Amino acid sequence: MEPVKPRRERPASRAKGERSTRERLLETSARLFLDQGYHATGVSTILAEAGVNAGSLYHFFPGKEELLTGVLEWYLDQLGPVVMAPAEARTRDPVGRVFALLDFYRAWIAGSDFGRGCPIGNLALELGTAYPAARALVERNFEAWTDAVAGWLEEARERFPRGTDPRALAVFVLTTMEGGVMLARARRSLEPFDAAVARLRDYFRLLERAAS
Amino acid sequence: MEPVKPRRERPASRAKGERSTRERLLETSARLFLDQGYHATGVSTILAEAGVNAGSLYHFFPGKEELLTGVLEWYLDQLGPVVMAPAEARTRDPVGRVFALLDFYRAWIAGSDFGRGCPIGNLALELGTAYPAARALVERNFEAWTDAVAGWLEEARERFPRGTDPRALAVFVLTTMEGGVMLARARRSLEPFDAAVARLRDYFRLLERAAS
Amino acid sequence: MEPVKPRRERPASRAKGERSTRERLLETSARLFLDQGYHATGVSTILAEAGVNAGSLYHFFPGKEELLTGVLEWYLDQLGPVVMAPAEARTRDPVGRVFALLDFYRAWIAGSDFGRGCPIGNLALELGTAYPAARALVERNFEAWTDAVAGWLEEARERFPRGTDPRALAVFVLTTMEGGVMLARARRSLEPFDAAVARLRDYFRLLERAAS
Amino acid sequence: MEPVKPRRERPASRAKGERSTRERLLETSARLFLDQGYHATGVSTILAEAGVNAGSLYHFFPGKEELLTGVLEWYLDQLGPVVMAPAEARTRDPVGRVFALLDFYRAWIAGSDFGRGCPIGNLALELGTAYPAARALVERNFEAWTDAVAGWLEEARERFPRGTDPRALAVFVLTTMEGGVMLARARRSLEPFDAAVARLRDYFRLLERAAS
DNA sequence: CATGAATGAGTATTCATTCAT
DNA sequence: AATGAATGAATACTCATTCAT
Repeated sequence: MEPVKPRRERPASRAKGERSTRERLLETSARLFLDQGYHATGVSTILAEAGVNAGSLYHFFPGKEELLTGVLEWYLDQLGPVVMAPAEARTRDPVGRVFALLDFYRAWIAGSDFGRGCPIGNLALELGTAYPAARALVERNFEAWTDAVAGWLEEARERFPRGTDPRALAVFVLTTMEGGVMLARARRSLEPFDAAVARLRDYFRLLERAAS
Repeated sequence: MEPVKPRRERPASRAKGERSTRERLLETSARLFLDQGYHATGVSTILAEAGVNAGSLYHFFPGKEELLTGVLEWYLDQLGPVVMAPAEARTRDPVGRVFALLDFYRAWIAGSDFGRGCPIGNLALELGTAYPAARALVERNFEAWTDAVAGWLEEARERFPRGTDPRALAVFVLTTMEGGVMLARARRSLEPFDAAVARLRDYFRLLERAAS
Repeated sequence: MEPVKPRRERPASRAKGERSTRERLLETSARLFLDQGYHATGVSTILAEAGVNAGSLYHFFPGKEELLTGVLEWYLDQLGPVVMAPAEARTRDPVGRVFALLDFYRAWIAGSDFGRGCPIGNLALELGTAYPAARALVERNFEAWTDAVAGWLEEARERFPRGTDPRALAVFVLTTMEGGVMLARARRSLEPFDAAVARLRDYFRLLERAAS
Repeated sequence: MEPVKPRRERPASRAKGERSTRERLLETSARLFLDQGYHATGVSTILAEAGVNAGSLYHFFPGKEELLTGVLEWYLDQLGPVVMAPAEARTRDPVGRVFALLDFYRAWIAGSDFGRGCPIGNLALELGTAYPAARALVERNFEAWTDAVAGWLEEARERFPRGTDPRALAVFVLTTMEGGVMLARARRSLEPFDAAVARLRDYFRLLERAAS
């Protein structure tokens, strides 16, 4: 029997905490795309901020567009552990989780002085239908988000009026979040986000009352 | 309150139907910014599609950024006559007007095979806080939109539970519209838009029932 | 009646002898492509040697490839006045003209210390079939060359054996010239060129003898 | 005369039919240089098509230029066995061998849909005098070619008029071949090649007649 | 010998803007 | 106002080569 190769993740020697070139490129791109948008971010800026030189980028990615899709894939991977898990950890109550999730986004926009919005929403609007591969990944991110929330609402099914569709409700939560984040960023204020979320909470309250 | 500047129609002699150079620049810019975004649209493309040459653009506008603010001012001018007026013409019922307005956006996105979103929302997300003049105009567009809808809801005040804030409700309508348009564009489908609007309609129904 | 516009060739003010930007680009490109080949010539070198800056090149030409086709068109224009006319001026004898033409190429390669070959032949071999537009122009240059020589030989028809095809003979003159120029450049010597031309001259002598 | 270096077949253990890394690099380079030219061929393309990685290339060759000279040496090695031998095998008649050789080139260009020319001629024109080492090898290839043909014609000496120089005649055969291949490639047709070869054959016929 | 990441100067081209006419 | 050439920094990307493992 052949001895199993130790299967190291690429490079043999990297100090603990250091990030590989590829990872640094993705993280830096993600941050810059979020701050400035895709088109406003020059490859040379990514290179400078990641401390990578031009040739290396193209060793790992065919071009800027694949950096974009790489970032969107990375967001998809992070959605569960980074976005949904904390909301699930906060409470067992399905509806509580929905508003914990919205709280996560509230903290996110507040924490950057309104400089950033929803990474997916930003790219969704900036790129439109012009980059099919990116659009497909945007769609998958939205799907995964909706699936997770719909899953929670499914559990709370009997608390809503008969015939209430948990998935449609999840979509409504998503539109509220995206619209709220957009307005908060434009107005540089949490007020519109809070107003929208409060109305959504009111809706859930009325739904639960109507069910009983 | 600022006095409205008496917008003069520039040159005296122009054949009926012809558009001035300035107007052609604004219209073309508006279309291209909507289709592709601000950064993805090159000045040379605007020039070519408007049939204007470089020197002329800079005669009318100091630079590309003023083209952007010009477009946003133009949207602000159009909001009343082009967006709100049709909804008001459709029905006298305030809540009916809200959903007529949402119908207007539904038709707008359907009519372009999902190629375009909300012009203001797109620019809001793409530009973030990087262009203060533009951001201020985005904000004024959102304000004017919210004001108009809040005005309608004010009229219907007694149909909602005591203490319901018409402006907060208007913000909620706006977040639903923006979120719905975003998802429709990303998914290339009216389904998420329709789902969100249906939930909003349900909320209004529950509100009206709760009021009585 | 409208007064006829003076139809100036582009720019109003240019000192006598000065060349337009477009002309400078074509001349510089022609020279560099001849010295180094198409691929070995960088756009930045053309720019520097022509004293033109990047933007201006792309104002006149869509790209490097159109610079190439521009050069080939320019050669086609020059073929009559610069290449054929001197040979025709030298003698009225058709066969004499053929060898006057070959003498022109002899002087051309000798005059550059073997640094340059036939501009068309060089590009023909370097580009092969990869650039269809350029290849078509190479072909037209060869056609025009062959036509001119065939025209001369036509006049001398009765000096050759019955059935001798003047065009095939012209092609043979061209292959001899191109092959001779190639060998002269590779060997850095006129010897192979002279040897080939001497054999060709011998062939013509034998043809004329065989006719009588 | 230089002693021939005893070219060792490098490593002892290689499965029959497998090619060494070095051989794969040379073959791939030869093919790509022929198809696209030297400058248009990127080292990374050679690497990819040969299935070799960057470090290995530079283990065998100091740089791209030595790949070029390696290819030209390889052509020189092949000239006898691959190019001349078949013509010699076809017939014992010296003049017959000349036209058998030209037939070999005819088949060569026809067999590639005019995509390739004479490997040596292509490089001769593309590189000019810029790469001394390569130019010297181009020259040696042409010399060897001419020597071989001159050797045949030497044997047929008494069939030509007294004083006919076999070497000059061999050069003429070479210019006809190179010119013919060039025109065939440019015109994407065998017609000019055939026309030139037919004239050359006619010349040989007249020479032989004049001798008797 | 092989691997593949790293290097950074170089490529062709586009950008928004300015200028002289 | 209009024209279109000029400007030159910036764009995304490729090049041949080197290096550590």
